[in-house]
Amino acid sequence: MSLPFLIEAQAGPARLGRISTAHGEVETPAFMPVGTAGTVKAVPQDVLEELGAQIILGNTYHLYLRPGHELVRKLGGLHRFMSWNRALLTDSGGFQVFSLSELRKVTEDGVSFRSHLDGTSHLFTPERSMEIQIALGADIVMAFDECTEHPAERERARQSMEMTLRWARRSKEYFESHKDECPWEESGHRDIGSSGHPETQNHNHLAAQPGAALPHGAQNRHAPGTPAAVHELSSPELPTTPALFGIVQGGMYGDLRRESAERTVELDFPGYAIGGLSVGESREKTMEMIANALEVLPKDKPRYVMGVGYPEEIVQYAAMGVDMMDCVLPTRAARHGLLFTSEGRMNIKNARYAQDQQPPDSKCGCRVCSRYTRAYLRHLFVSAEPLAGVLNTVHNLAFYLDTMRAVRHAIKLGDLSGMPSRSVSLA
RNA sequence: GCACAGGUGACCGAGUGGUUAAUGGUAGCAGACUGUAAAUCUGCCGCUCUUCGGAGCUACGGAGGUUCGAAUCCUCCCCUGUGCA
Repeated sequence: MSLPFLIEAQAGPARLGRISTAHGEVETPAFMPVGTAGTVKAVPQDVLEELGAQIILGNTYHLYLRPGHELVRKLGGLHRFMSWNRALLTDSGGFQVFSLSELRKVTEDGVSFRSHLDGTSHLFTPERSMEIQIALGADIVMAFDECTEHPAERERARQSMEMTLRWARRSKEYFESHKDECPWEESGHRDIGSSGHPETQNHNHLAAQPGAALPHGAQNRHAPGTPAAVHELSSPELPTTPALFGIVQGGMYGDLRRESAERTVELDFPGYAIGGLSVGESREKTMEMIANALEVLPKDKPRYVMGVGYPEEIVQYAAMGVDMMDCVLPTRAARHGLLFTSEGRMNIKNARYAQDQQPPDSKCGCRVCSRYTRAYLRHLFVSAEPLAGVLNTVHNLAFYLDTMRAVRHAIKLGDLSGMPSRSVSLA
């Protein structure tokens, strides 16, 4: 029922924490790479482990359409299906209500979609979303919400928020009576491979050396040298079912955000998300909305801002007391040639890198930066080689995950002032 | 040598008397990307200026010609491909 969340240190409003899932621990503040269709695009699972990803996302809508949630359930759930035995979180499909605006119709009951794959019609309701997510079997599932569009009039934002609250109640009701149907094995949910070894956390993500071969095979999914089960002893009793998070909406109105948070908290979830942000508003407005929600959300539960952000933004949000974030930016931008580095943003396709023999980021220790040059990465990108997307994504995720690691370290030391949270510019 | 078919901006390739600095691709240059309908999308892409509204110049193998007007029609020349000798 509960999702153990231990706060180990604080620095102002920022918290260093640990979420214990049935599929390993998640150190917070955490950045969660997005793996919409059962894959973090371009990155193999063992590399994600090496990078230190402790939790990744999957998406209800996409996995429902293909390969189908019943198939995933039949094959043992999403963890087993995608060979990922660390934590998973599935989004509810609520965001597709927003992003597939041309292909959907929203009613009180739910949302009817036209599949972007073949045009067939589908109805998503809170109950249906829960059913699908339980079949997928993520550790954390999200309430079915409506991501309010921007800009939205106050009355429209209120109505949308109210519907999200009604949907949250329905989500919870269905979830509570069906959560035991998730496809986890009795106890073997912690072991996808055949070896029988319990999942261990890999805190040795920077150990990759230039030229080191990727570990492969189920028995060899952990980087060499990983201390075994370092947190086993301190782990509280692990969850036996997924946990459902509620989602705060309220458009760009601070009072609606607070009201949404209050009323979502009344429904009592083991964690809370703040949704509907980064939809076109200014960064100041984003922070204002987050701050309003955080004021109300319980401090002893994980708080998750959905769909953010740039590196300096996630640092700032963590400093404000956010525990979890996810964003397609590092993965998508990587496939489009944009690298995030300690020097800022680098468009690797630019002609000025054609003969540049430096690594993408001289301060980064990732397997890409320790082995390849900008000139080579540019060549790969310009040549449309698949490896370009792979290497760019690996670096960007390393940068994001390292950034979060540095944030956690700073919180532990009680001082976030050294973090590179450059003031966010208005565009 | 003869007969066909051709020669268009970096490349491929439309256009076959005027609204054509010239459709499309590719290559090139730059930009965007925030719970993924995204390995996608957008802009620029002859030269020189510009108060960014535009202005001027040079261009469709070469040289002439017809015409108010030619990448488009005519003549000669050069070159390429294919076929026949």
